[in-house]
Amino acid sequence: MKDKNISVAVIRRLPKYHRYLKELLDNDIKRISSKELSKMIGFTASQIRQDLNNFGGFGQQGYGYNVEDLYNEIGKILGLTRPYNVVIVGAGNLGQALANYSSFDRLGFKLQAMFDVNPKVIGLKINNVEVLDMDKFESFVNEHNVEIVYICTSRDGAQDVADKIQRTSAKAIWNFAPVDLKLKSNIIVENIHLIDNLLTVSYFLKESNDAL
Amino acid sequence: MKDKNISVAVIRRLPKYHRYLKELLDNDIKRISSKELSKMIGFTASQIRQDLNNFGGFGQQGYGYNVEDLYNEIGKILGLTRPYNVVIVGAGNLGQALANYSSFDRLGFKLQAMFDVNPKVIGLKINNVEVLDMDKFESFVNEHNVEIVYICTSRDGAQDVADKIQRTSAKAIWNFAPVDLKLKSNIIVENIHLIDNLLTVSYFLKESNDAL
DNA sequence: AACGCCTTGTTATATATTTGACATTCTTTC
DNA sequence: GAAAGAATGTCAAATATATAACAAGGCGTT
Repeated sequence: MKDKNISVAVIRRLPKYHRYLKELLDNDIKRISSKELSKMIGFTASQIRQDLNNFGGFGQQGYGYNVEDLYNEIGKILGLTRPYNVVIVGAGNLGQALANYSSFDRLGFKLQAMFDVNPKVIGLKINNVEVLDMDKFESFVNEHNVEIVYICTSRDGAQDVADKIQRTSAKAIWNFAPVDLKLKSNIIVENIHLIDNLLTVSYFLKESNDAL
Repeated sequence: MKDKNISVAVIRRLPKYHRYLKELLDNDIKRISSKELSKMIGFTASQIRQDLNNFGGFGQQGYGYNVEDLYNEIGKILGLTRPYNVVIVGAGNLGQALANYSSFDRLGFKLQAMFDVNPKVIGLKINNVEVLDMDKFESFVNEHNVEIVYICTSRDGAQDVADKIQRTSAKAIWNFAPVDLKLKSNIIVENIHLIDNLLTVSYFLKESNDAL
Protein backbone atom coordinates (compact mmCIF):
# COMPACT_ATOMS: atom_id res chain seq x y z
CA MET A 1 0.00 0.00 0.00
CA LYS A 2 1.74 3.15 -1.17
CA ASP A 3 0.12 6.27 0.16
CA LYS A 4 2.59 8.41 -1.69
CA ASN A 5 2.26 12.12 -2.22
CA ILE A 6 -0.47 12.44 0.32
CA SER A 7 -0.23 15.86 1.86
CA VAL A 8 -0.02 16.32 5.59
CA ALA A 9 -3.13 18.48 5.42
CA VAL A 10 -5.09 15.45 4.29
CA ILE A 11 -3.59 13.24 6.99
CA ARG A 12 -4.56 15.67 9.69
CA ARG A 13 -8.17 15.53 8.59
CA LEU A 14 -8.36 11.74 8.73
CA PRO A 15 -8.75 11.47 12.51
CA LYS A 16 -11.72 13.79 12.26
CA TYR A 17 -13.38 11.55 9.68
CA HIS A 18 -12.60 8.63 11.94
CA ARG A 19 -14.22 10.34 14.90
CA TYR A 20 -17.39 11.28 13.04
CA LEU A 21 -17.74 7.88 11.45
CA LYS A 22 -17.49 6.32 14.90
CA GLU A 23 -20.35 8.53 15.98
CA LEU A 24 -22.43 7.41 13.02
CA LEU A 25 -21.57 3.79 13.73
CA ASP A 26 -22.64 4.20 17.35
CA ASN A 27 -25.94 5.59 16.12
CA ASP A 28 -26.48 2.61 13.83
CA ILE A 29 -26.31 4.68 10.67
CA LYS A 30 -25.33 2.41 7.82
CA ARG A 31 -24.63 4.75 4.94
CA ILE A 32 -23.50 8.31 4.47
CA SER A 33 -22.97 10.55 1.46
CA SER A 34 -20.19 13.08 1.18
CA LYS A 35 -22.90 15.73 1.21
CA GLU A 36 -24.35 14.61 4.51
CA LEU A 37 -20.91 14.16 6.03
CA SER A 38 -20.06 17.63 4.83
CA LYS A 39 -22.91 19.09 6.87
CA MET A 40 -21.76 17.29 10.01
CA ILE A 41 -18.07 17.81 9.74
CA GLY A 42 -17.82 21.20 8.10
CA PHE A 43 -15.58 20.33 5.16
CA THR A 44 -16.94 20.66 1.63
CA ALA A 45 -18.33 17.50 0.06
CA SER A 46 -15.79 17.91 -2.68
CA GLN A 47 -12.94 17.92 -0.23
CA ILE A 48 -14.25 14.86 1.51
CA ARG A 49 -14.47 12.91 -1.73
CA GLN A 50 -11.04 14.02 -2.80
CA ASP A 51 -9.50 13.21 0.56
CA LEU A 52 -10.94 9.73 0.57
CA ASN A 53 -9.98 9.09 -3.01
CA ASN A 54 -6.35 9.55 -2.16
CA PHE A 55 -6.56 6.13 -0.60
CA GLY A 56 -8.97 4.35 -2.90
CA GLY A 57 -12.55 4.30 -4.04
CA PHE A 58 -14.38 3.50 -0.86
CA GLY A 59 -17.75 4.74 -2.02
CA GLN A 60 -20.35 3.71 -4.51
CA GLN A 61 -22.04 5.93 -7.02
CA GLY A 62 -25.68 6.59 -6.32
CA TYR A 63 -25.28 5.21 -2.81
CA GLY A 64 -22.51 6.94 -0.90
CA TYR A 65 -20.22 5.30 1.63
CA ASN A 66 -20.85 2.36 3.90
CA VAL A 67 -20.18 3.78 7.33
CA GLU A 68 -18.65 0.69 8.87
CA ASP A 69 -16.41 -0.06 5.91
CA LEU A 70 -15.20 3.50 5.66
CA TYR A 71 -14.54 3.65 9.40
CA ASN A 72 -12.47 0.52 9.18
CA GLU A 73 -10.59 1.68 6.10
CA ILE A 74 -9.64 4.97 7.71
CA GLY A 75 -8.61 3.06 10.81
CA LYS A 76 -6.30 1.00 8.64
CA ILE A 77 -4.84 4.06 6.99
CA LEU A 78 -4.18 5.58 10.41
CA GLY A 79 -2.34 2.47 11.47
CA LEU A 80 -4.95 1.22 13.91
CA THR A 81 -4.54 -2.40 12.89
CA ARG A 82 -2.25 -3.40 15.70
CA PRO A 83 -1.41 -2.18 19.20
CA TYR A 84 1.49 0.15 19.98
CA ASN A 85 3.49 -0.01 23.18
CA VAL A 86 3.93 3.39 24.72
CA VAL A 87 5.49 4.91 27.83
CA ILE A 88 5.10 8.26 29.50
CA VAL A 89 8.02 10.29 30.79
CA GLY A 90 6.97 12.71 33.49
CA ALA A 91 4.41 11.55 36.02
CA GLY A 92 3.05 14.93 36.99
CA ASN A 93 -0.55 15.97 36.49
CA LEU A 94 -0.31 15.89 32.74
CA GLY A 95 1.38 12.52 32.60
CA GLN A 96 -1.20 11.14 34.97
CA ALA A 97 -4.01 12.64 32.92
CA LEU A 98 -2.73 10.89 29.82
CA ALA A 99 -2.26 7.65 31.76
CA ASN A 100 -5.90 7.75 32.74
CA TYR A 101 -7.35 8.32 29.27
CA SER A 102 -9.03 5.06 28.42
CA SER A 103 -9.65 6.11 24.85
CA PHE A 104 -5.97 5.86 24.01
CA ASP A 105 -5.90 2.32 25.31
CA ARG A 106 -9.06 1.47 23.41
CA LEU A 107 -7.48 2.60 20.17
CA GLY A 108 -4.47 0.39 20.81
CA PHE A 109 -1.97 2.67 22.50
CA LYS A 110 -0.89 0.44 25.36
CA LEU A 111 0.79 2.14 28.27
CA GLN A 112 3.61 -0.06 29.58
CA ALA A 113 5.17 2.18 32.19
CA MET A 114 5.72 5.71 33.34
CA PHE A 115 9.04 7.31 34.24
CA ASP A 116 10.11 10.13 36.48
CA VAL A 117 13.16 11.42 38.32
CA ASN A 118 11.21 12.52 41.37
CA PRO A 119 11.53 9.94 44.23
CA LYS A 120 8.14 11.04 45.53
CA VAL A 121 6.29 9.62 42.55
CA ILE A 122 8.55 6.68 41.70
CA GLY A 123 6.79 3.53 42.77
CA LEU A 124 3.30 4.96 42.47
CA LYS A 125 0.74 3.14 40.39
CA ILE A 126 -1.39 5.28 38.09
CA ASN A 127 -4.25 3.40 36.52
CA ASN A 128 -2.40 0.14 37.21
CA VAL A 129 0.78 1.35 35.57
CA GLU A 130 3.90 1.77 37.66
CA VAL A 131 6.07 4.86 37.77
CA LEU A 132 9.68 3.75 37.35
CA ASP A 133 12.94 5.51 37.94
CA MET A 134 14.19 7.33 34.88
CA ASP A 135 17.40 5.29 35.23
CA LYS A 136 15.55 2.33 33.85
CA PHE A 137 14.13 4.17 30.86
CA GLU A 138 16.46 3.11 28.06
CA SER A 139 16.63 -0.56 28.96
CA PHE A 140 12.88 -0.73 29.51
CA VAL A 141 12.07 0.82 26.16
CA ASN A 142 14.37 -1.56 24.33
CA GLU A 143 13.23 -4.64 26.20
CA HIS A 144 9.51 -3.96 25.98
CA ASN A 145 9.43 -2.95 22.36
CA VAL A 146 8.16 0.53 23.11
CA GLU A 147 7.43 2.49 19.96
CA ILE A 148 6.04 5.79 21.19
CA VAL A 149 7.20 7.97 24.09
CA TYR A 150 4.97 10.70 25.47
CA ILE A 151 7.13 13.49 26.87
CA CYS A 152 5.31 15.19 29.75
CA THR A 153 8.28 16.74 31.48
CA SER A 154 9.02 20.38 32.01
CA ARG A 155 10.54 22.42 29.25
CA ASP A 156 14.01 21.95 30.63
CA GLY A 157 13.86 18.17 30.93
CA ALA A 158 12.50 17.45 27.49
CA GLN A 159 15.62 17.60 25.34
CA ASP A 160 17.37 15.29 27.74
CA VAL A 161 14.62 12.73 27.30
CA ALA A 162 14.78 13.17 23.56
CA ASP A 163 18.50 12.42 23.64
CA LYS A 164 17.85 9.25 25.61
CA ILE A 165 15.13 8.20 23.19
CA GLN A 166 17.60 8.43 20.34
CA ARG A 167 19.68 5.76 22.00
CA THR A 168 16.73 3.36 22.09
CA SER A 169 14.65 1.56 19.51
CA ALA A 170 11.65 3.87 20.02
CA LYS A 171 10.42 5.43 16.82
CA ALA A 172 8.11 8.25 17.76
CA ILE A 173 7.69 11.06 20.27
CA TRP A 174 4.55 12.78 21.38
CA ASN A 175 5.89 15.93 22.93
CA PHE A 176 3.99 18.13 25.36
CA ALA A 177 6.94 20.20 26.51
CA PRO A 178 7.03 23.76 25.15
CA VAL A 179 10.19 23.28 23.16
CA ASP A 180 11.13 22.02 19.72
CA LEU A 181 13.24 18.94 20.20
CA LYS A 182 16.49 18.59 18.32
CA LEU A 183 16.69 15.13 16.83
CA LYS A 184 19.31 13.75 14.52
CA SER A 185 17.71 10.59 13.29
CA ASN A 186 14.41 10.04 11.59
CA ILE A 187 12.29 9.88 14.68
CA ILE A 188 8.67 10.91 14.26
CA VAL A 189 7.66 13.85 16.41
CA GLU A 190 4.28 15.36 17.06
CA ASN A 191 4.13 18.38 19.30
CA ILE A 192 1.31 19.59 21.47
CA HIS A 193 2.40 23.13 22.11
CA LEU A 194 -0.26 24.32 24.50
CA ILE A 195 1.07 27.83 24.82
CA ASP A 196 1.21 28.29 21.08
CA ASN A 197 -2.41 27.30 20.85
CA LEU A 198 -3.47 29.52 23.74
CA LEU A 199 -1.74 32.48 22.15
CA THR A 200 -3.85 32.06 19.04
CA VAL A 201 -6.88 32.33 21.31
CA SER A 202 -5.65 35.65 22.65
CA TYR A 203 -4.88 36.79 19.11
CA PHE A 204 -8.45 36.13 18.00
CA LEU A 205 -9.80 37.70 21.17
CA LYS A 206 -7.82 40.83 20.49
CA GLU A 207 -9.01 40.84 16.89
CA SER A 208 -12.65 40.51 17.83
CA ASN A 209 -12.29 43.36 20.28
CA ASP A 210 -10.54 45.57 17.76
CA ALA A 211 -13.37 44.97 15.32
CA LEU A 212 -15.85 46.66 17.64
CA MET B 1 -4.60 48.41 13.76
CA LYS B 2 -6.15 46.39 10.99
CA ASP B 3 -4.56 43.00 10.56
CA LYS B 4 -6.83 42.23 7.66
CA ASN B 5 -6.39 39.35 5.29
CA ILE B 6 -3.81 37.70 7.46
CA SER B 7 -4.08 33.99 6.94
CA VAL B 8 -4.52 31.65 9.86
CA ALA B 9 -1.36 29.85 8.78
CA VAL B 10 0.61 32.99 9.54
CA ILE B 11 -1.10 33.48 12.89
CA ARG B 12 -0.26 29.97 13.96
CA ARG B 13 3.42 30.61 13.32
CA LEU B 14 3.51 33.75 15.45
CA PRO B 15 3.67 31.97 18.81
CA LYS B 16 6.69 30.08 17.57
CA TYR B 17 8.46 33.30 16.66
CA HIS B 18 7.49 34.62 20.07
CA ARG B 19 8.96 31.58 21.77
CA TYR B 20 12.27 31.70 19.93
CA LEU B 21 12.64 35.42 20.40
CA LYS B 22 12.14 34.93 24.13
CA GLU B 23 14.97 32.44 24.06
CA LEU B 24 17.22 34.92 22.27
CA LEU B 25 16.24 37.62 24.76
CA ASP B 26 17.10 35.34 27.66
CA ASN B 27 20.49 34.77 26.09
CA ASP B 28 21.09 38.50 25.77
CA ILE B 29 21.16 38.43 22.01
CA LYS B 30 20.31 41.88 20.73
CA ARG B 31 19.84 41.42 17.01
CA ILE B 32 18.83 38.68 14.66
CA SER B 33 18.52 38.37 10.89
CA SER B 34 15.83 36.43 9.12
CA LYS B 35 18.57 34.12 7.93
CA GLU B 36 19.80 33.28 11.41
CA LEU B 37 16.26 32.94 12.71
CA SER B 38 15.57 30.62 9.81
CA LYS B 39 18.30 28.27 10.95
CA MET B 40 16.93 28.13 14.47
CA ILE B 41 13.27 27.92 13.73
CA GLY B 42 13.17 25.89 10.55
CA PHE B 43 11.13 28.22 8.36
CA THR B 44 12.72 29.80 5.30
CA ALA B 45 14.13 33.27 5.75
CA SER B 46 11.80 34.41 3.03
CA GLN B 47 8.78 33.17 4.90
CA ILE B 48 9.91 34.85 8.10
CA ARG B 49 10.31 38.19 6.38
CA GLN B 50 6.98 37.84 4.65
CA ASP B 51 5.19 36.80 7.84
CA LEU B 52 6.56 39.75 9.78
CA ASN B 53 5.81 42.18 7.01
CA ASN B 54 2.15 41.40 7.25
CA PHE B 55 2.19 43.46 10.39
CA GLY B 56 4.70 46.14 9.54
CA GLY B 57 8.35 46.75 8.85
CA PHE B 58 9.96 45.72 12.09
CA GLY B 59 13.41 45.23 10.65
CA GLN B 60 16.12 47.36 9.26
CA GLN B 61 18.03 46.79 6.07
CA GLY B 62 21.62 45.79 6.59
CA TYR B 63 20.97 45.11 10.26
CA GLY B 64 18.13 42.69 10.77
CA TYR B 65 15.67 42.77 13.61
CA ASN B 66 16.09 44.06 17.13
CA VAL B 67 15.23 41.05 19.26
CA GLU B 68 13.54 42.87 22.09
CA ASP B 69 11.48 45.12 19.85
CA LEU B 70 10.36 42.25 17.67
CA TYR B 71 9.48 40.16 20.71
CA ASN B 72 7.35 42.96 22.04
CA GLU B 73 5.71 43.63 18.70
CA ILE B 74 4.72 40.02 18.27
CA GLY B 75 3.45 40.00 21.83
CA LYS B 76 1.24 42.95 20.95
CA ILE B 77 -0.04 41.23 17.83
CA LEU B 78 -0.88 38.16 19.89
CA GLY B 79 -2.85 40.26 22.33
CA LEU B 80 -0.41 39.97 25.21
CA THR B 81 -0.81 43.59 26.24
CA ARG B 82 -3.27 42.96 29.02
CA PRO B 83 -4.29 40.08 31.28
CA TYR B 84 -7.18 37.76 30.55
CA ASN B 85 -9.36 36.24 33.21
CA VAL B 86 -9.85 32.52 32.68
CA VAL B 87 -11.56 29.61 34.41
CA ILE B 88 -11.18 25.89 34.04
CA VAL B 89 -14.15 23.54 33.89
CA GLY B 90 -13.23 20.03 34.95
CA ALA B 91 -10.84 19.63 37.86
CA GLY B 92 -9.48 16.22 36.95
CA ASN B 93 -5.84 15.52 36.19
CA LEU B 94 -5.85 17.60 33.05
CA GLY B 95 -7.60 20.57 34.63
CA GLN B 96 -5.16 20.41 37.52
CA ALA B 97 -2.23 20.20 35.16
CA LEU B 98 -3.35 23.36 33.39
CA ALA B 99 -3.99 25.08 36.72
CA ASN B 100 -0.41 24.41 37.70
CA TYR B 101 1.24 25.76 34.56
CA SER B 102 2.91 28.94 35.69
CA SER B 103 3.75 29.93 32.14
CA PHE B 104 0.11 30.65 31.35
CA ASP B 105 -0.08 32.97 34.33
CA ARG B 106 3.16 34.63 33.38
CA LEU B 107 1.79 35.44 29.95
CA GLY B 108 -1.29 37.02 31.46
CA PHE B 109 -3.84 34.22 31.53
CA LYS B 110 -5.11 34.63 35.09
CA LEU B 111 -6.93 31.65 36.53
CA GLN B 112 -9.85 32.87 38.63
CA ALA B 113 -11.52 29.61 39.57
CA MET B 114 -12.08 26.01 38.62
CA PHE B 115 -15.42 24.23 38.33
CA ASP B 116 -16.57 20.66 38.65
CA VAL B 117 -19.70 18.66 39.32
CA ASN B 118 -17.92 16.06 41.45
CA PRO B 119 -18.44 16.73 45.20
CA LYS B 120 -15.13 15.04 45.91
CA VAL B 121 -13.13 17.80 44.27
CA ILE B 122 -15.38 20.78 44.99
CA GLY B 123 -13.72 22.86 47.67
CA LEU B 124 -10.20 21.75 46.88
CA LYS B 125 -7.56 24.34 46.24
CA ILE B 126 -5.28 23.74 43.29
CA ASN B 127 -2.34 26.11 43.14
CA ASN B 128 -4.30 28.53 45.33
CA VAL B 129 -7.34 28.44 43.11
CA GLU B 130 -10.57 27.02 44.46
CA VAL B 131 -12.69 24.39 42.78
CA LEU B 132 -16.29 25.60 42.80
CA ASP B 133 -19.56 23.86 42.19
CA MET B 134 -20.61 23.96 38.56
CA ASP B 135 -23.86 25.56 39.74
CA LYS B 136 -21.97 28.77 40.27
CA PHE B 137 -20.35 28.78 36.85
CA GLU B 138 -22.54 31.20 34.93
CA SER B 139 -22.79 33.83 37.63
CA PHE B 140 -19.09 33.62 38.40
CA VAL B 141 -18.08 34.08 34.79
CA ASN B 142 -20.31 37.11 34.38
CA GLU B 143 -19.32 38.70 37.66
CA HIS B 144 -15.60 38.18 37.33
CA ASN B 145 -15.29 39.26 33.74
CA VAL B 146 -14.00 35.88 32.60
CA GLU B 147 -13.08 35.89 28.93
CA ILE B 148 -11.70 32.42 28.30
CA VAL B 149 -12.98 29.05 29.50
CA TYR B 150 -10.78 25.96 29.37
CA ILE B 151 -12.98 22.89 28.94
CA CYS B 152 -11.31 19.90 30.57
CA THR B 153 -14.35 17.72 31.02
CA SER B 154 -15.09 14.37 29.50
CA ARG B 155 -16.38 14.13 25.99
CA ASP B 156 -19.95 13.87 27.21
CA GLY B 157 -19.88 16.88 29.49
CA ALA B 158 -18.32 19.30 27.05
CA GLN B 159 -21.30 20.38 24.96
CA ASP B 160 -23.22 21.10 28.12
CA VAL B 161 -20.49 23.43 29.27
CA ALA B 162 -20.43 25.06 25.86
CA ASP B 163 -24.16 25.71 26.13
CA LYS B 164 -23.68 27.35 29.50
CA ILE B 165 -20.84 29.47 28.17
CA GLN B 166 -23.13 30.84 25.50
CA ARG B 167 -25.34 32.25 28.21
CA THR B 168 -22.46 34.19 29.72
CA SER B 169 -20.25 37.04 28.64
CA ALA B 170 -17.26 34.77 28.00
CA LYS B 171 -15.82 35.12 24.53
CA ALA B 172 -13.51 32.19 23.97
CA ILE B 173 -13.20 28.48 24.61
CA TRP B 174 -10.09 26.37 24.81
CA ASN B 175 -11.48 22.90 24.38
CA PHE B 176 -9.69 19.71 25.37
CA ALA B 177 -12.68 17.39 25.07
CA PRO B 178 -12.63 15.11 22.02
CA VAL B 179 -15.67 16.63 20.40
CA ASP B 180 -16.43 19.56 18.10
CA LEU B 181 -18.61 21.95 20.04
CA LYS B 182 -21.75 23.29 18.45
CA LEU B 183 -21.92 27.01 19.01
CA LYS B 184 -24.42 29.47 17.62
CA SER B 185 -22.79 32.75 18.36
CA ASN B 186 -19.42 34.08 17.42
CA ILE B 187 -17.49 32.52 20.25
CA ILE B 188 -13.84 31.82 19.55
CA VAL B 189 -12.90 28.16 19.86
CA GLU B 190 -9.53 26.47 19.82
CA ASN B 191 -9.48 22.73 20.11
CA ILE B 192 -6.76 20.50 21.46
CA HIS B 193 -7.83 17.19 20.05
CA LEU B 194 -5.30 14.86 21.59
CA ILE B 195 -6.59 11.74 19.93
CA ASP B 196 -6.50 13.34 16.50
CA ASN B 197 -2.90 14.24 17.08
CA LEU B 198 -1.96 10.82 18.39
CA LEU B 199 -3.54 9.19 15.37
CA THR B 200 -1.27 11.15 13.08
CA VAL B 201 1.62 9.66 15.04
CA SER B 202 0.38 6.15 14.36
CA TYR B 203 -0.15 7.07 10.71
CA PHE B 204 3.46 8.16 10.33
CA LEU B 205 4.64 5.13 12.27
CA LYS B 206 2.76 2.86 9.90
CA GLU B 207 4.17 4.73 6.92
CA SER B 208 7.73 4.45 8.12
CA ASN B 209 7.28 0.74 8.67
CA ASP B 210 5.71 0.23 5.26
CA ALA B 211 8.66 1.97 3.68
CA LEU B 212 11.05 -0.71 4.91
C1' DA C 1 32.73 60.31 4.11
C1' DA C 2 32.60 56.91 0.72
C1' DC C 3 32.39 52.20 -0.64
C1' DG C 4 31.13 47.52 -0.17
C1' DC C 5 28.48 44.37 2.26
C1' DC C 6 24.39 42.90 4.34
C1' DT C 7 19.58 42.38 4.99
C1' DT C 8 15.19 44.02 4.55
C1' DG C 9 10.72 44.81 2.09
C1' DT C 10 8.41 43.52 -1.84
C1' DT C 11 7.28 41.71 -6.21
C1' DA C 12 7.12 37.73 -9.06
C1' DT C 13 7.09 32.78 -9.59
C1' DA C 14 6.19 28.27 -8.20
C1' DT C 15 3.83 25.02 -5.59
C1' DA C 16 0.08 23.30 -2.81
C1' DT C 17 -4.54 23.10 -1.55
C1' DT C 18 -9.33 23.74 -2.07
C1' DT C 19 -13.42 24.27 -4.64
C1' DG C 20 -16.30 23.52 -8.54
C1' DA C 21 -18.04 20.95 -12.50
C1' DC C 22 -19.47 16.93 -14.79
C1' DA C 23 -19.49 12.42 -16.90
C1' DT C 24 -20.15 7.86 -15.25
C1' DT C 25 -22.32 4.46 -12.76
C1' DC C 26 -25.11 2.47 -9.34
C1' DT C 27 -29.64 2.60 -6.91
C1' DT C 28 -34.34 2.78 -6.68
C1' DT C 29 -38.86 3.21 -8.18
C1' DC C 30 -42.58 2.52 -11.29
C1' DG D 1 -36.70 -3.74 -17.01
C1' DA D 2 -36.28 0.89 -18.20
C1' DA D 3 -35.89 5.56 -16.79
C1' DA D 4 -35.05 9.01 -13.33
C1' DG D 5 -32.40 10.36 -9.62
C1' DA D 6 -28.38 10.38 -6.75
C1' DA D 7 -23.67 10.34 -5.54
C1' DT D 8 -19.12 9.01 -6.62
C1' DG D 9 -14.52 9.61 -8.82
C1' DT D 10 -11.93 12.71 -11.35
C1' DC D 11 -10.48 16.54 -14.02
C1' DA D 12 -10.18 21.49 -14.33
C1' DA D 13 -10.22 26.06 -12.29
C1' DA D 14 -9.57 29.00 -8.58
C1' DT D 15 -7.50 30.22 -4.53
C1' DA D 16 -4.01 30.16 -1.05
C1' DT D 17 0.53 29.56 0.49
C1' DA D 18 5.45 29.26 0.16
C1' DT D 19 9.74 30.11 -2.17
C1' DA D 20 12.82 32.70 -4.87
C1' DA D 21 14.70 36.89 -6.75
C1' DC D 22 16.10 41.46 -6.46
C1' DA D 23 16.13 46.48 -5.94
C1' DA D 24 16.70 49.80 -2.33
C1' DG D 25 18.73 51.38 1.61
C1' DG D 26 21.11 51.28 6.04
C1' DC D 27 25.48 49.60 8.51
C1' DG D 28 30.14 49.36 9.39
C1' DT D 29 34.70 49.75 8.27
C1' DT D 30 38.48 51.94 6.37
